[in-house]
Amino acid sequence: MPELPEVEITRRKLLPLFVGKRLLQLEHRDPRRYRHTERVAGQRVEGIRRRGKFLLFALTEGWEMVVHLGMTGGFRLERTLHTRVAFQLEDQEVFFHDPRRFGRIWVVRKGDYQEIPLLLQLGPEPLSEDFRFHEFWLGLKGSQKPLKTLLLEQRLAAGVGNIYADEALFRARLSPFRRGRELTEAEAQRLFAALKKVLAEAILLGGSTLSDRTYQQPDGLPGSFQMRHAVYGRTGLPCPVCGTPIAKRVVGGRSTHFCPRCQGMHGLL
DNA sequence: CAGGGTCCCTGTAAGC
DNA sequence: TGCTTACAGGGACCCT
Repeated sequence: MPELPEVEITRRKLLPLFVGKRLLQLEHRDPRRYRHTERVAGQRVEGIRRRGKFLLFALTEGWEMVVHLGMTGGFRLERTLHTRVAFQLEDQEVFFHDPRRFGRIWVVRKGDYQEIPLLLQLGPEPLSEDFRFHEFWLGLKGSQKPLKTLLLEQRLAAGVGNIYADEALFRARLSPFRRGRELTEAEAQRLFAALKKVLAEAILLGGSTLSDRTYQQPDGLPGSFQMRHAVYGRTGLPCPVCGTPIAKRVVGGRSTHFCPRCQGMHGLL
């Protein structure tokens, strides 16, 4: 699933393809999912930023194109069976591939995100200076929700999804069922540090490509962070630290992988 | 506000 | 072998 690391790798790979180029048009057949795309016609791409899992393309004349990859979205240099949008640039075409169609595109006036409420409510970027322990700690203290749920909400930190939430909790030795309010300051510090570490490492390794190869970089290369997964997708396999079989439970409607020994028995009793 | 459930989608894997 | 069902999940939305 594209989460912060995968979206960041995507952004870096897209820079040379898009920046400085004129977007002639976006060709697609789904105005419900890809909104107001006619507005890009003739605009030049000035840059690409990332906020959480969103890609923000700055266009000339005050327009901005916002792309969310959803669960299976990604850019490709070749047309595929699941090409949903063709980006026609002045010198080549780039394709948006999205088998499950959870991806979305909006073209808005720069900074006007009223159509994209999640983008407006996004928490700080976990790899930036805006990510401060004090606020993170206050956010945890103010909630009775399970840690897994809190991490997926995009409020404590932007861009964390199912894989990196599970991996960060494992590294912090915290049960996904623990409630924010219950954490000690030392535990919160562990989670804060683990999030930064796991996301930064994943970027260095090009993100996670699962066995379904859902995530690929635009040039078709896979990431390799999946080799470092300690818990995600490893149900029943031994914990790399203690050998206990990794458990899986549903938390907040998402499958959640954890080591019952290293992360405590919460939720298993 | 919190927590739970459903829906959107479709490829893949598991079960019969 | 071939068909059916379950499952995966980011996020919106609805209900209690």
